[in-house]
Amino acid sequence: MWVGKSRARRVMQLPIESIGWLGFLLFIHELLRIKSMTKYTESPKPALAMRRTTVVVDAIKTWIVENSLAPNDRLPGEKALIEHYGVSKGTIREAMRVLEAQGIIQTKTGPGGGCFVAEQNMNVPLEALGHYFYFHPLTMADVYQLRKLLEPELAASAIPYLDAEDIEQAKSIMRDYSFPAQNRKEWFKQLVRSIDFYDVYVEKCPNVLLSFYCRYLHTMLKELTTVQLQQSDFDDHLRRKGFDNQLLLLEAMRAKDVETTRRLISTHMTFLHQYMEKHAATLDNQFLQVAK
Amino acid sequence: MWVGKSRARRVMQLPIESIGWLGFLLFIHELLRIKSMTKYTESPKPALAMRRTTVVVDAIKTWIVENSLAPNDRLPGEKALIEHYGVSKGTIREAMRVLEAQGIIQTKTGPGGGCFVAEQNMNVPLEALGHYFYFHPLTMADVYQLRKLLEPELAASAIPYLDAEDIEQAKSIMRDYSFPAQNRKEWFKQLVRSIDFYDVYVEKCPNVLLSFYCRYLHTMLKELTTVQLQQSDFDDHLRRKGFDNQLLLLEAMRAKDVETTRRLISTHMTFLHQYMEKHAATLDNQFLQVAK
DNA sequence: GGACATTTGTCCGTATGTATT
DNA sequence: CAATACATACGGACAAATGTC
Repeated sequence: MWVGKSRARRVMQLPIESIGWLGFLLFIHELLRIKSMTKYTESPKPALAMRRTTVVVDAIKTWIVENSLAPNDRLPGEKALIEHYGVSKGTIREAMRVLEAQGIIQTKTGPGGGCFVAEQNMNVPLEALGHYFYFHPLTMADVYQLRKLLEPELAASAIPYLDAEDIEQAKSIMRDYSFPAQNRKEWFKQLVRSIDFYDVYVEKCPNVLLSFYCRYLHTMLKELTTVQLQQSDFDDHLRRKGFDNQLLLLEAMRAKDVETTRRLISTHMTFLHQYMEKHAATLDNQFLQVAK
Repeated sequence: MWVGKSRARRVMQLPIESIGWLGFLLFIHELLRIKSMTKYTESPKPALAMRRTTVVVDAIKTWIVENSLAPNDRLPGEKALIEHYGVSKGTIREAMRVLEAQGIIQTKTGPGGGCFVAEQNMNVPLEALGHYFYFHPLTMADVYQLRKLLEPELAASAIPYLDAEDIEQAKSIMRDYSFPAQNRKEWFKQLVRSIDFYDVYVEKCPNVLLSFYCRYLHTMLKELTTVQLQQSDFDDHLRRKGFDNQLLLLEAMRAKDVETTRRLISTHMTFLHQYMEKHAATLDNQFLQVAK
């Protein structure tokens, strides 16, 4: 389908390299099609204007699907895209920024550079949710209503896939809050750090969607939590209780004891929720910025 | 903070309109800051290059937060942004496309047009998830593992907020599959339509995150489901069972009977899951295109 | 409905930055 | 270090959309 005389090296599958007659006709046809789609979509409603940029974005996405490109596969360069779609450089560049913002492609400069299907990670979709929920602020109660439901299921699902290394990694994280904090700053840092514990087995859960849903909860809690410590001395109750619970949890998970795992997490989530409510913990109204 | 002599009409809150000395100095400072940030971020690691577009995007997002702009508030026009950030038109336009792809702004042409904080709806974040999960394909089992957990909670949470109108709307949807289908196409259309039923009370659930999570499940099922109907005659079992269950459900919800509601949904989700597995229903690997 | 003004959308030519060879 | 092949950035001309008079 791609007909520009691209000289892309590795992965570009150009079915037709020298295109000849028919190719040229198809090229013209495609070109006219895009030019015309510029004006109106085939939507039943009042026919919304469609930008060239949008048309190109959709076309490239379709192309990725049809050729089932995988991460790190290379797309044609700007030059080739310009020729193929018959649009200007600016339009192509805008389209690239959109695809990049959607987490579909990445660009690299220099020779051998260009556009590649993006290495997929959760950062982009996590931030996307962050953008939406900035305008629909969530409460701790909302987050914990979901944690109570999802965390036990997550842990239970992950159990069969946990190995000794995971347990070790979790323990290594726990070391960062294995001692009482000396000041508020450290106290808060420990609180945030203790959430990383749950991310260890997020990676191991076979249900990617469940993983993602939980991960978003964790990300919000880590990035947006604010605690008003009214009493001048922060207490050590939360840390100890969390630490002890996680120890028991690790034991249960290592023993592949699904029921105990579920129960431990479930009760701890309830405890955490109550603690957060009691200490008036809230979620900041900020755009979510996922730490790399 | 915004210093360009914008003539935006309504909502633009320009703290300083005629800026004077200090304003000018701050302006120069901001300008130089951006130009320099172009090269490297302050990241501890090998110092990744940061595009101007990215810098502008972040700056505008920060600005939106600091001035707590709300949907439909107007942003400065291209001209003003170009002057303020000291970058070219192309850069600004790329930034706009990114912000638009993130669902934060919308643009309109013509007089009174410009950039506005976007009217928030779930389409953008839903599609964002779609982009990610295109590369991490989900199974029916994944989706139903979550439906079993979330749908009962969703319905239970929504009960206090349901009114007669909602019940009526749900019933109106049910009319579309109140009769046996005549052919496969209609059978499938009814199946898809029956999911809209659950979207009625998605709107009413006070936990926006729970709503969103469920909504994504529904969207995937509606847009991506493929059913292999091996037997030449499709059966009416699924439709009847679903229809009857939804009738009972409406009754329980109207009666504010939380326990019955939970039980009805829970068992029906289990049934649906088994039915889908039995009929080898799968999720297409396509980019999710949310119907407007 | 027609002329006009305003604002985004598209295009192009050129120059610069960056990484590979 | 030079040449090369890419993306990135700039600025200004023109087109298209849309509200107002």
